[in-house]
Amino acid sequence: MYVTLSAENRPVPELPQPARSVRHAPLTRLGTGQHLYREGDPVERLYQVVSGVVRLTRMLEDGRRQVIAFGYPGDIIGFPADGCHHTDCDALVDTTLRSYRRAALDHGDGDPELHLALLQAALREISAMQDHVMMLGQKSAAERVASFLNVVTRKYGADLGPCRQIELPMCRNDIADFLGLTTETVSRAFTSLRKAGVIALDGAQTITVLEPDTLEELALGSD
Amino acid sequence: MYVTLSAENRPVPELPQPARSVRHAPLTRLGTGQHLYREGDPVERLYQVVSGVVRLTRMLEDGRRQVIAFGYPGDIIGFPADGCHHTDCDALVDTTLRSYRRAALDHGDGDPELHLALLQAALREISAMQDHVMMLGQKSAAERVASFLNVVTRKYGADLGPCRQIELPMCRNDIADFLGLTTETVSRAFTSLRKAGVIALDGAQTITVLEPDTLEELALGSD
DNA sequence: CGACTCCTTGAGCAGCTTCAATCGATGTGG
DNA sequence: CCACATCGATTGAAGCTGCTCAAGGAGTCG
Repeated sequence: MYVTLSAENRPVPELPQPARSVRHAPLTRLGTGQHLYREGDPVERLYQVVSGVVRLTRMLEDGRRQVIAFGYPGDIIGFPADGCHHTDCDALVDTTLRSYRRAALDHGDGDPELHLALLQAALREISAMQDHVMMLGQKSAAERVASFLNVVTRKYGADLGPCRQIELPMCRNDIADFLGLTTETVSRAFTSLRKAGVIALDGAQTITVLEPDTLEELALGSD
Repeated sequence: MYVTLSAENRPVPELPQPARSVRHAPLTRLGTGQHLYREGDPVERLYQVVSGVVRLTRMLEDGRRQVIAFGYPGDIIGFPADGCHHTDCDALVDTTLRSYRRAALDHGDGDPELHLALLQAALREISAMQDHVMMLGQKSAAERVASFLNVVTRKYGADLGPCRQIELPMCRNDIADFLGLTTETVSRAFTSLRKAGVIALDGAQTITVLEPDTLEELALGSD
């Protein structure tokens, strides 16, 4: 998932139309917690999440971890830089992925349609990462949490009339590492939103956004 | 410039070999402060910085600004996402750029060599943005400033035997907005490095790294 | 020389983290 | 079926990092 600041400006990116050859693209299954690849691995294939959710992470030597992105259905992951992966990728829940040969990105591999779709995905990823940079560099803890919930519920949540609901597959710690915060700060922000009546919590994972517009305002940091 | 955490692992990205057709790529000149494009503009061309330095920025409604990257010679800038620019780009000093038609990225435009070079640049940019995310999400102010100086001096500085020297074209405020800090905090970090004997300052813009290895350790956050 | 801009430095404060304890849900064994 | 262990989430209290506000210094340009 690429939690962007400008999610509201763009349509939900639908699954790129499977190109003709895509029907032949093999599926990969990943159990909860299983790794798809690790930082430093050579890139042989790209993947599109079909179902489930994956987590892309990077580590520092001393153990600090950054969650770079969450991969939701439709997202393309595994772009190489200098031929190898620069994140770890593992599954938050049982996940199915469609895999493509790296050559499909590099030179089309006989399928210009797929080639273009992968290229577009890479370009969108640049923009998504820039959104993330903007968020981490400029936004407060409350704004980051609101941004995260705003995007994830709008893109992947269920429409309940005035409300939106979603089941979060990641724990507070994952959200914290995604937002550059601590678990405690994320938790406090959730509580604060709940007490303000903007969201409701049913257990820790199920979020109902009672006031989507308020949430969006908070996300944008309008005072 | 894409100040990465892992700059030391990679060779300085040389100017991609000008493909045959590149000789015909037109040059653009940009005076100090001039804009090359703005957020929302449709992308017609991509650019490679030939000389000078540009600044890529994004704004929030309330005026908060994030410097996404500094574009140094060799860097490719202007990648489209959904057909338009998602940053502003302006010149920190007089700058020359080589421009390419967007079609060269999209489908090669009759030059597969150039097509591949642009694609590789886009993929490296994803990785660079991830480095930036890691830095903003996990590193302290001192580590960020050390990372910035470490990368910029190693990639673009002059080799003075044991030392490295560089003239910074950007002001403290630009660095602050790049690192997600305030001008004051950046200034204090510079002073602290100077007092520790790691760097020397000759005026505000000229930095000499007296102890490159110490600087790198500080950048990586090894305690 | 004076005006302007940018950089530096200081003091106080706020926001987020750290450390620690409790709560709550889930699962296991008696 | 219930007691208990475990793990993640929440809450509280205290501390530190980085921000805000303010003043002074340094370099630049008319």
